[in-house]
Amino acid sequence: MPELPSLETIRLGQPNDADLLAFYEKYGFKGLVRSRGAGGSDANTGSDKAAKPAFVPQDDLFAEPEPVVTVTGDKHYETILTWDQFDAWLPKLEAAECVAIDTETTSLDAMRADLVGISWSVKPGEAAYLPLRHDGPDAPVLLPMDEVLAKLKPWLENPLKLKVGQHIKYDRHVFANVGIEVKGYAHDTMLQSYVLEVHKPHSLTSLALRHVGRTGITYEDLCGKGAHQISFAQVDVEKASEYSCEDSDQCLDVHGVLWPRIQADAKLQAIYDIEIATSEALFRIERNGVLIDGPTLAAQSQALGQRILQLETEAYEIAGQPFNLSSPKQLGEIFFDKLGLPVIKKTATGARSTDEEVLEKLAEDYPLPARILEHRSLSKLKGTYTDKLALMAHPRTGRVHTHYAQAVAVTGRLSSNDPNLQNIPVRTPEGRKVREAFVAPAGCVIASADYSQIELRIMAHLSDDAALLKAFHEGLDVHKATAAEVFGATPDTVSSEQRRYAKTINFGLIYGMSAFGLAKALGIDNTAAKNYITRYFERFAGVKRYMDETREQAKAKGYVETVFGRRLMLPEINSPNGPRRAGAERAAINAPMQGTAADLIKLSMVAVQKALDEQGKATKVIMQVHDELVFEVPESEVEWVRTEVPRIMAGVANLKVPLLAEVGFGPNWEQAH
DNA sequence: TAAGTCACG
DNA sequence: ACGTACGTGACTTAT
Repeated sequence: MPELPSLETIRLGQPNDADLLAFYEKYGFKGLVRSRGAGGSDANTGSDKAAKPAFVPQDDLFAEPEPVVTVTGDKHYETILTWDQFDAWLPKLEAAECVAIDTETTSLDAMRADLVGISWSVKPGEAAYLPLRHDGPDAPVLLPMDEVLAKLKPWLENPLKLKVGQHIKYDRHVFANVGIEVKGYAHDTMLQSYVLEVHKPHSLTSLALRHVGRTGITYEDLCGKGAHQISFAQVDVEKASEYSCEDSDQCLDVHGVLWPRIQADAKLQAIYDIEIATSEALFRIERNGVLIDGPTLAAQSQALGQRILQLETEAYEIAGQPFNLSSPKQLGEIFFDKLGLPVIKKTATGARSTDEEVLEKLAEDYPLPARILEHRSLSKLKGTYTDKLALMAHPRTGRVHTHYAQAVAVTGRLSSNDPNLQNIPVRTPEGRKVREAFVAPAGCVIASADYSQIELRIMAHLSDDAALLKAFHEGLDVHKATAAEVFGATPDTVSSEQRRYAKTINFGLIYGMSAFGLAKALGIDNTAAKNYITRYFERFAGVKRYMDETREQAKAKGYVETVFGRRLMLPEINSPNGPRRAGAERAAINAPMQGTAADLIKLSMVAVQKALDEQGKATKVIMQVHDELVFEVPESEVEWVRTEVPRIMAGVANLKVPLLAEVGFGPNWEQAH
């Protein structure tokens, strides 16, 4: 059977080994991540980007005693090639308290991955590999895949037979691809690490080194690199066996260290329980996928393309020469050297910036920047969305299946990739049209349910601020209420501009604002911004107190936590480096709010899916966008979703303020909003 | 592979 | 004095 081209092959052309390794490391894809040298695997792969200095680990500040156990005893790894061997393992699997499982496949894209082999480990140092589809040059005769999977299936689907894996959502997909719905997945070492040490790497390689002092065969060792790289199915069975057994073995070993640490902390265990349940809910969402209307996007691409060409022509005319409008470097030369426009600001590396803010400013006095602005925004729409989304549809389902990364965002949020469905345009009318292509099949509609002002409600809860609590209890427009306090007006006399200011202030509070940041966002001077902040904190003294206490707690403990006890370590909170310390302080302010919101919607996803299952509904959850859940709803279930989903979402926690979720329906995502 | 830019909550 | 809103992912250009 010919191998399907992977999504990444289509997107990236021929991915080289470096691409793959970077991808695996970044997204924690299981089984294939390998360190690039002894001791080097725990370094932040993103180097120390200035954008997120708050989370660069500093081991000297956060040195914790790590239980490092080196396995010195014999390893017993077995390759299963006969029925006698296989039959001998089944009772051992049945009897084991918890079995580590690992799958080997042909692709890192879970929905498209073909199963090549399975390994398991029932106790550290002991593992077996069941090769299923090796077709390399000297591959031995393997047990027949269909028959052997049929015999394994009852155990895999038995919810009482507990399993542990590294990134189990991936393995769930792989097994689902061969018609097996795994039950009894109780543990995931990647999620254990995410809960215990969110700021550190979570690949199995990193965990094995960090927690049990073990290293193993690298993916490069096995498959080579670059153009010579081979598929896992081509790998020599004995080598593949050792590699895979090592993974299962290490996974069980790491589980033995991390799980007791989670059990020892009731709050972390509660967070871990949420993560395990969320992993399964995400598997369902990913598997459901979303239906994309290709012709609609193609028409949009066509229209965008024409306008982009027109803008290019106009730009060349004004500049007096053709140039690449997409090149910030060439644009800088045209702007600042040839046309003599003023330099507004520099980039992080000292180059003359041509970002949106600069172009907006320059557009007041010159004709070219407006063309560039429009060109940028339309190119973004075309290049990232209208040209790409339909290409991402799965060949068999015809739908787009994103991947939700559950162990990437340090605040506890999810992220979405390949494609990212969490940044589909919404803020401009032209951009919103992309959402018209997110459609429901015949007989269904799209529903969108989102939390209202979730982070401000959490701020009210955390700060216990009387005025903010009152505003939410009375169901007021919180931005208007904020404006009334800050501007000394009554809510009905608040102007739209005052409300806009208050809204920006509220956003600023959630982000740990400085006067400088607020001034920039509002386009006012620093002193004025400072005055607004002072006025705000006079009126909302509880918020002021909360902000101060959060900073103090962060400095004293080295971490902050969400309402539910999810922790974020802040290694730089006491750094002598002022800007880095300030960055950590802003993260300390933001993380409890963003993180609690993440906890709440995870609870919602799990609760909504449970209700759908228990009540036998056909409604599918198809996307999560931080404070929003999107559904594909049969017309007969619209009323159920209208009443039950917001009720469930509002009921997942009892905070000091009511939670509010609102739902809308439409033939597509745009109209459901 | 990095930098710049911009899409989202 | 210092750089400044928090958290992400994808695309393009240029090295």
